[in-house]
Order: sequence, then C-alpha cells, then structure tokens
Amino acid sequence: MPELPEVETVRASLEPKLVGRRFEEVEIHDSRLTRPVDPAEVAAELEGERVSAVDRRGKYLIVRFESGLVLLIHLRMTGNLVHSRNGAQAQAHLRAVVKLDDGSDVIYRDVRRFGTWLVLAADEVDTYLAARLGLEPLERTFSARNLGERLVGRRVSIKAALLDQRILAGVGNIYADEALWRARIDPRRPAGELDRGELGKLHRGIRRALEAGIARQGATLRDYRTPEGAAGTMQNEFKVYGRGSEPCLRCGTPIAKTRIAGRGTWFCPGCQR
DNA sequence: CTTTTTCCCTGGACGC
DNA sequence: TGCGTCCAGGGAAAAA
Repeated sequence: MPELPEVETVRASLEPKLVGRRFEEVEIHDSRLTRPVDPAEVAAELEGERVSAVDRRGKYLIVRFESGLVLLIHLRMTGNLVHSRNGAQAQAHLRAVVKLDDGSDVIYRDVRRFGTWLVLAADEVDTYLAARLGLEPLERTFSARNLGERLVGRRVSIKAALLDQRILAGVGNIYADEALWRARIDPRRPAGELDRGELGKLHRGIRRALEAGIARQGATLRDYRTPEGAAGTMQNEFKVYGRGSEPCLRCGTPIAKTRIAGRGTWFCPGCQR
C-alpha cells in the first residue's frame, strides 16, 4: 500500500528518467483510471508533452510538463509504476503504458484498479491539492506546534486523525501505527487531548517512521515495487504493524490488534499510553 | 461543521 | 478440489 515513503521512492527513481523526456505515445487500457474522463481523451492530451519535473505532495505523484500541463497520479492500494528499457511485455493487470522519446517505457499496473490519473492545468493543481491535503510531514514547516493546531478540538482517535489527509498528508495505515509506537502514544487516544510533550514525540515519531521507510525504499507487503522492479525492505523493520501477539521490541508486552476507523491497528498496550 | 459508514476492486487466506 | 466468506485499505461520497 503505497504511502508517502513508497511514493517518494517512486518519485526519486522516476525523476531522472522522465525529466526532459517526451511522452511519445500513451495507451490507457482501463477507463476507471481516468474516470470520469474518457481515457482516450487523457492519452491524447499527454501525447507530445515534455516532462519538466516530477514532484510529490502527500501520496500524489505530480508529473509537470513544459507546457504547464500536469498529470496527477495516485497509486491508491495496488498501483505500480515500472520503468522498462526493453518494452512492455504482456503483463497481468496492465492499465497504461507511456512510451518515452528515448525508447524506454513507463508501465502502470494496478491489480485492484483504485489508482487514478488526472490531468490538470498548471493553475488548477494547487487548488486541487490544497482542498485535499494538510501538512507535509517532511517539510521544514511541519512542527509539533502546527500539528497540535490541526488537532485542537478533535474528538476522533489520534490514529484516525493521522489517516486524515486533510490534517497530515502522506501517512497511511502502516506508518500511522509505526509513528504512534515510536511516540509511545495509544492510537485510541482522542486527538485533541494530546499534551505538548506528546505532540513533540508524535512529530518526531512521524518523521522518524517516514524517513526509515524512505531509507529502505518503502515496504513491500505484496504489490509495491520500485520503478526498477525491486522490493522495498521496510517490511522487515516494522515495530508493530502486522506483529499481533509478538513481543513489543521495547517492553516485551504482546502487541495487540484492534480496529480503528475501519483499519487494522497494531499497538503495544504496555508502553503506548 | 465533524464524524461515521458505505462503496469501489481483486486476490489471497481460511473454513468446511 | 471447490466454493463461500472475510480481509486488505485510500479516498470519494453519502449518511448521520
């Protein structure tokens, strides 16, 4: 499930391969990918465009073109971008292929078809993203203080708040659990009740968890791969996610599993308070 | 306004 | 072996 570290890994890998390249030919095989826009229309818009930058905001990949046009890609659950220099062989769940002007291809696969490709004009992008995304956790401007400001008065659990992209952008189910373990905070605590010290620990925990994920090229549980086709290794470093009944690495208490905001949630009932 | 629930989608795991 | 059921979860939309 691509979260910020996985999307950032994809971004960093694709950036040097795409910047300066032209989209020669674009094939989109799944109408769900561009819904409600006709995929043929999106393909036609993208053909001939030359890439000027590959950015990221939250879990969105932002492909900017010299013309000002922007392609926003969201991988959702199982979306996967691979760069290939030897053609796009017939592959299961192939949803789109972009042929670049250096002869290489960008191949998009997505088992569950939740991913989206959206084309916007340059002046529409900020508005679109600002309506959906809050603080960017790895930006310098992200602080314990402005995290706290976003949580004031919130009665939802801190886990649910971390998953709310309008509060904090890029953290998903895995890294939310990992960040809360690092911060020693119980995921069920009401978000608005964290004190100043806890906010500081949470701020640090979020950054540490995300940075660890990026350093390991993300976590591969099933579908996620880097654009080189490699698996990430962050799944080997999980402190709590998926470790139900195994001993806490800090205090030895068996890790508990519960359900918060409809998502599987793992935490240590011994040292997360 | 905030919060909760439902839905989308496929395939792997599991029980019988 | 086969079939039904549950689970995985990001985010949009509807409901409360």
